[in-house]
Amino acid sequence: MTRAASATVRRDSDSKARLRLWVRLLRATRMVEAQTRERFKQQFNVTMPRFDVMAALWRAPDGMLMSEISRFLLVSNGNVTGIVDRLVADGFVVRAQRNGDRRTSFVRLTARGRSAFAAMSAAHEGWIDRLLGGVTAREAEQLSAKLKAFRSDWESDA
Amino acid sequence: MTRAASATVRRDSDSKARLRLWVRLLRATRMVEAQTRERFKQQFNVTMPRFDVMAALWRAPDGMLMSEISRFLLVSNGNVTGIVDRLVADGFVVRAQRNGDRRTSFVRLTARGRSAFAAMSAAHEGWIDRLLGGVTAREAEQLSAKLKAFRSDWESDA
DNA sequence: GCTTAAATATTTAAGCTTGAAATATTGCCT
DNA sequence: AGGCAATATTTCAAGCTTAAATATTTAAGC
Repeated sequence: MTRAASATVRRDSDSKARLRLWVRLLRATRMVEAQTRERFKQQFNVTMPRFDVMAALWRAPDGMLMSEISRFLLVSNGNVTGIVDRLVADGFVVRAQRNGDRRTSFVRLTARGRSAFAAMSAAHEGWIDRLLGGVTAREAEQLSAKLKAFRSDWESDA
Repeated sequence: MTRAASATVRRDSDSKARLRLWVRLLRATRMVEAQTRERFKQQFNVTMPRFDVMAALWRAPDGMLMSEISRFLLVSNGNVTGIVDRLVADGFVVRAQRNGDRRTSFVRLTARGRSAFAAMSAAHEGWIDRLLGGVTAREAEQLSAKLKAFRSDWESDA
């Protein structure tokens, strides 16, 4: 139980407040996810994981390694393999070799993938704007800043 | 395009701020989920969905209908069927009849399920307390309140 | 050059998730 | 009673997800 001796004093009520926050965070996230998943399916016949991969590739015109995609999206390597397989079948991305290294496979959007993503992305931004409409732009910026700092604490903690 | 005529004026920069907030919210949620999933697996050999169902049942000593569980957790009916099947196999919950209505099936925790959940739940609260340690209790309460109001906006919008 | 270790990607098994279709039961209406 | 809509759950196919195991290739040490 050496862990109980933390740098900061932890009160039980604090713990409860954080737990309540986490529960609300999770519920809010799931509601937005459910809404966007449904719209993606209905309007573009695409899943969120495929959109996420396309969004990552959009930012990297020269392409990304499979491992770069999984690191960026916080999902496992094996996961990305399947999603990219389906995106290839859709004609939205291609795999290519690079650097003469035959382990790696560079993935990038096709022309069709780029134009499809542009349309989806615009629609997506509109959905989020309406779904988070209860939050003012100013609040959104404050919350973003707070969430950005979220990670640092336990990055080192193993 | 009748939807474009909204009650409030929407600026493009606001939309970007909300989108950024959403991306950060999703990333933060996924990081906490990944951390807790791993700990649940390592320390209790349980998955998060199973923990979630047990948490719902913990609040309802008399049991819940399958449909009540799925509504509460925001997941589909068919999903709950499989999770409860596995919890039954684990010996953590039981199904029973009720009201003489043979369509419904009431699910409740077993004694073993209750004691297992008590241990998991305490550990879980500690993990969250540390993972969200960068947020003060006061901030946590403010954010919770903000997120609570989240839903109402688009509940009616279909 | 040979051996070992590291890096990269895929495969596999188990489980989660959805939406739609199928099944079973109840209660209402005539 | 018979028919039929409403309710509750399960089944199913497709896809997502992880962790672990397996290749495959590259780089490093000697």
